Amino acid sequence: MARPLEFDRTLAVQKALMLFWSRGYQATSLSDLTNDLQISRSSFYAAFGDKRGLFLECLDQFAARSIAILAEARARQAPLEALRAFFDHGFAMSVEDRSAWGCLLVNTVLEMADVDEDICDYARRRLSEVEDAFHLCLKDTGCGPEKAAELSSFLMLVNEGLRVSNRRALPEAIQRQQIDTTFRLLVTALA
Amino acid sequence: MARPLEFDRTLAVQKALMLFWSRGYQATSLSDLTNDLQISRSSFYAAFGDKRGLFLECLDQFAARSIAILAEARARQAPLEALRAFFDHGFAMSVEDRSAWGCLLVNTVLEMADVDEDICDYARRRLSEVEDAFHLCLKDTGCGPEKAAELSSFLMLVNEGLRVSNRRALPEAIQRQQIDTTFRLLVTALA
DNA sequence: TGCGTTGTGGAATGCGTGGTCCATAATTGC
DNA sequence: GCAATTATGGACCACGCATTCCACAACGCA
Repeated sequence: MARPLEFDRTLAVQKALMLFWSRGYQATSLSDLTNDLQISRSSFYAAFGDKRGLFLECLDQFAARSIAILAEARARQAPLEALRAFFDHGFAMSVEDRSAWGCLLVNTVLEMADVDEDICDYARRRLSEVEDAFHLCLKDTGCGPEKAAELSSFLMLVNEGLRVSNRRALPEAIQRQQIDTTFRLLVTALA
Repeated sequence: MARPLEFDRTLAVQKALMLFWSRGYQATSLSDLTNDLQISRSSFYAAFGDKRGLFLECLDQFAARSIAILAEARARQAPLEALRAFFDHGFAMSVEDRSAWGCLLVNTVLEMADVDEDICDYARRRLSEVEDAFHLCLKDTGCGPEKAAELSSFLMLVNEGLRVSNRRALPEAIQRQQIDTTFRLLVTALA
């Protein structure tokens, strides 16, 4: 009925996600976005509302993808192996494309706390959803409910730490070892 | 010989540290700083060079303080207890003044990676110094050198995770439990 | 072909930023 | 009190930012 969009919206969101993931919210300017997405300013505002809106959309996307990765692993493997696969995945990906961006949700919580409470809370909530996925997975191992709660909290702690290590650009061997250590200890805690 | 400074430099650095710690580098504007330090713009530039220079000075200060906290605990206690005291300290402080700011070095690494490589590397190096302090402490427990290396890396991982949990404003009980879990597992790893 | 509708490019806007500059104030040594 | 020196307040600057706006381009439908 009228002129059609000249770009793929979901692809554009993915590109924006990469930018925000790499540089964070504040350091990603509108020019960065419009250049990278190959979109004019007006199209940008027509499609996404504003920078903040697009960012929240990216947070959603990132959280959903994280949970999906764990779910897919769980469909194929035992709970502990699935969790391990989740950690390995984040690490392997960062090696593949030589990017050490950690976790967008963790990055955002640290960057936006005391800067923009709304954005920060949004990221916090998404992070809790991921933690819930850990919790469900651990309950499947058959350990007691309060043990599952304790260890999922611990696992999220480690996840956060790993994402920081990743952004610290620590040698691959060290990061790998940290995952090994964690799961070795986790197994003893479950026994 | 001339007009004297009207403010306490080291006190000003401390105030600036608090601001940067709370809001991060980018979100702390020069106006924020001059307001909070009660200093005019010219005095600011005369005393600190520029915003970036003051920030690096704050990173130094923060790292030095962290290492000092561990050293003081070590002077009074056995290595494992000292490490535990270090973790408890960071947590207790955040409860006292109701601020959940995590660790300035961790915050900075996440905020400035892919934004300002120099600042980021500076923070990374300071973080490594803290990790070295962990390492020395663990060697004192009498475990083998490669085990000390593995566990200090793991301990830094947990430290990073805790600082993120802190910024996530997780309930105190959860944070406390995370520390408990960590040290319970650490003891089994050392045995 | 022409009309209605919707997307697009680019100029324009107002604001906050980090940083500079200079006239003036405060101090010490003479 | 006077000269030399250093700190201070505040105006000032250029720039980059997110956002808005409008004339125009591209399409569907008749």
